[in-house]
Amino acid sequence: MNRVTMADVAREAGVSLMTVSRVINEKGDVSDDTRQRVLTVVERMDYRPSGIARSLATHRTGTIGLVVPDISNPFFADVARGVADAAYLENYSVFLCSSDEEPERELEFVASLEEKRVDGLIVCSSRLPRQDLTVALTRHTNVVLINRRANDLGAGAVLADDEAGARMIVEHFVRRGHKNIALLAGPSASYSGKARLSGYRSVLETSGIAWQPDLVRHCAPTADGGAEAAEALLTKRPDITALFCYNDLVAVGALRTCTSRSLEVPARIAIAGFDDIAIAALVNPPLTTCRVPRYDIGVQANRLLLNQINSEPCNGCETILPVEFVVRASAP
Amino acid sequence: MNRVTMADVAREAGVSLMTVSRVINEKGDVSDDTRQRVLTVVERMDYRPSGIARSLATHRTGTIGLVVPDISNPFFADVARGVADAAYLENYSVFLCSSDEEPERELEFVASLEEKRVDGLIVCSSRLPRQDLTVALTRHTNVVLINRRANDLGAGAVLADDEAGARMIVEHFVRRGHKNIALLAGPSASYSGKARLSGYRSVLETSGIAWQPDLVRHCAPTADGGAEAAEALLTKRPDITALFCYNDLVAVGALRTCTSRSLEVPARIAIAGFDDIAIAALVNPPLTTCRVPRYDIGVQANRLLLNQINSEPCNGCETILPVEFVVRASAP
DNA sequence: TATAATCATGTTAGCGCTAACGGTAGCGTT
DNA sequence: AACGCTACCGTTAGCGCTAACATGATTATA
Repeated sequence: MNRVTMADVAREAGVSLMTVSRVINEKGDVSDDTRQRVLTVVERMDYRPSGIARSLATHRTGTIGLVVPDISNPFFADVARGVADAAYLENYSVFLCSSDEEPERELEFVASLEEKRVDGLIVCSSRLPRQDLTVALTRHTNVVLINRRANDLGAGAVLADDEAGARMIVEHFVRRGHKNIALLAGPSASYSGKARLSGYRSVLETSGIAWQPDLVRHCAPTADGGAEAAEALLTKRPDITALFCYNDLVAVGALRTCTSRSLEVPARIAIAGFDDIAIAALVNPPLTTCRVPRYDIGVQANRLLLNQINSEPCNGCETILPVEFVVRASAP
Repeated sequence: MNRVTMADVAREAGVSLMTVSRVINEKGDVSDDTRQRVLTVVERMDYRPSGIARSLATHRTGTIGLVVPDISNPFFADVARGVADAAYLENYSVFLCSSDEEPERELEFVASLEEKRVDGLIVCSSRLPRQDLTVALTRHTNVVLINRRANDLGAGAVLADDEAGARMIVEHFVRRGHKNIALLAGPSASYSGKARLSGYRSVLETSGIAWQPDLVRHCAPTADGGAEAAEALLTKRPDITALFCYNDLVAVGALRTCTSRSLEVPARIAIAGFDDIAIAALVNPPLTTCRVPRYDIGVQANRLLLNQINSEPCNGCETILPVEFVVRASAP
């Protein structure tokens, strides 16, 4: 595999290395005449510059890292598409890191991305404890977090307005006369989980409904996690009439549990999810939920990151994207 | 951002560059004593080797490219997870390229990945015409195609047994007494589409059912594509009693059309999908379909690719993965 | 007409690492 | 004592490119 190098092109075109470099990068003055000559040779020899060598010389790689818990989860797949599309438009390449929800693997990815010398890093719904995150991230100059606050560490952040979304849903339940409103709260380490819990509590409070700890249960953010948790919840508190789920997958699981227990939805128990992934509209009954602009989250995260890379300000700046309440048959 | 380099470590540890290199790469003889000394300095100075510089010297990057039509499509998301997980285990990083079904973008990705000097390339369900594909791929030494035959170009290939799957589904229809069996065939350029069409035709033939061209319609591989095509199909041929859809998304679209036309599924018309993505079991009625081992496809593709990279043989070799027929309520 | 300001190119010195080879000391072998 | 072998470590020469400066030729400016 004897690749054509810039030196080959230079020799063939009878010019110096720098002239070829200038033509390739469209940077600096080159006469139309020479440019044409060089380009012809480039074409004829099928020359492709080595990004590796360029990166070594320029200290830029034109790559970013994207760390997600699970790329096969439709939520993160959509975010990834947003990031990938936006990166493509700016001629950046994206390293995909799917951590399988394992914090340890997340750490390894962050380290590996450092060796790859990515220009920046987008970390989605990090499962890492704050301490580890900080250590990991101080090694990268440009970082954007998704679904997690930046606070002290000078990273950017893109968030959905989880608390507002949770409030809309629980308010809807209250308006319909529900009193025993339960919450399947997702992973306890999840930032969104906390925000949604907080929205849930705040509505109960302002509505004068007492806070009952055994109406809240954490669970894995999957259909199976939701099914199990709903089972446990409903066994302990059969008087529940409304169930707010951490996300649509959890809600799908809860739905399954209700079906197997012959609890009619929504007649006997109303169910709401979160995110409005494609599945939400397709299950039976279709899910009342809160639409999170996943693709936009990805796009915005990329935008924030590229701003950082081009050293436009933004230290610890946040972008909070609005969510949209969607009523369907599972909680009319 | 003045990074610590290997030279810094060497100076600090009082050894030569090569000794540090040997320690870092665990390659060559170094006394336990020196190794410890170097490692201590590495630790203290927080040294991270530059993959870029290493790549320039070794002509290997430890990266592969993954080109998919749309990462937010659950099929490709699962494949991507398989690739990513397998790559992780072998310490490879993955460039994610989501081409948005645009052949032109696919070409740009292939070119860009060449500049990035990836060690290999996995191209999933390429939308490129054969000619372009060949040109694009001859520039890469190591290539694996997913859902597309390799034939002449010396690339590896991983395929699901689409034709067998299609046969199982159509045979099921025939067994249930259906005569007017329609096919929503997906994109006409799709390899899987052709294979499924071929399975469909072969069963009709052996069952003595006449081939009727107006029972077959191509469509976009999405729910919307399926809904539209089903609408057109059913308008023209209201006598259809069974509908075999290119994939589950298309089937979901067809289901929607049937609902809006008050055609009961499966009583009035039976519907089957393909792939068995998560949605398939969750829609109403749940879809009869054919399970494609998406994650495994990704894993196998990665395995084939790494074999190529390590120059173990395999020129034009294929891996065909079996599929599994799944009966659910949409076509009992 | 001398001077500066452009333009168009070339030269030099790396970027941070490793392959390939070279050297040295210490040991055993005959 | 001479030789070879092995373990250990260093030196050299790049990998393919660009930043920064240098050069010469041309043109504008006073």
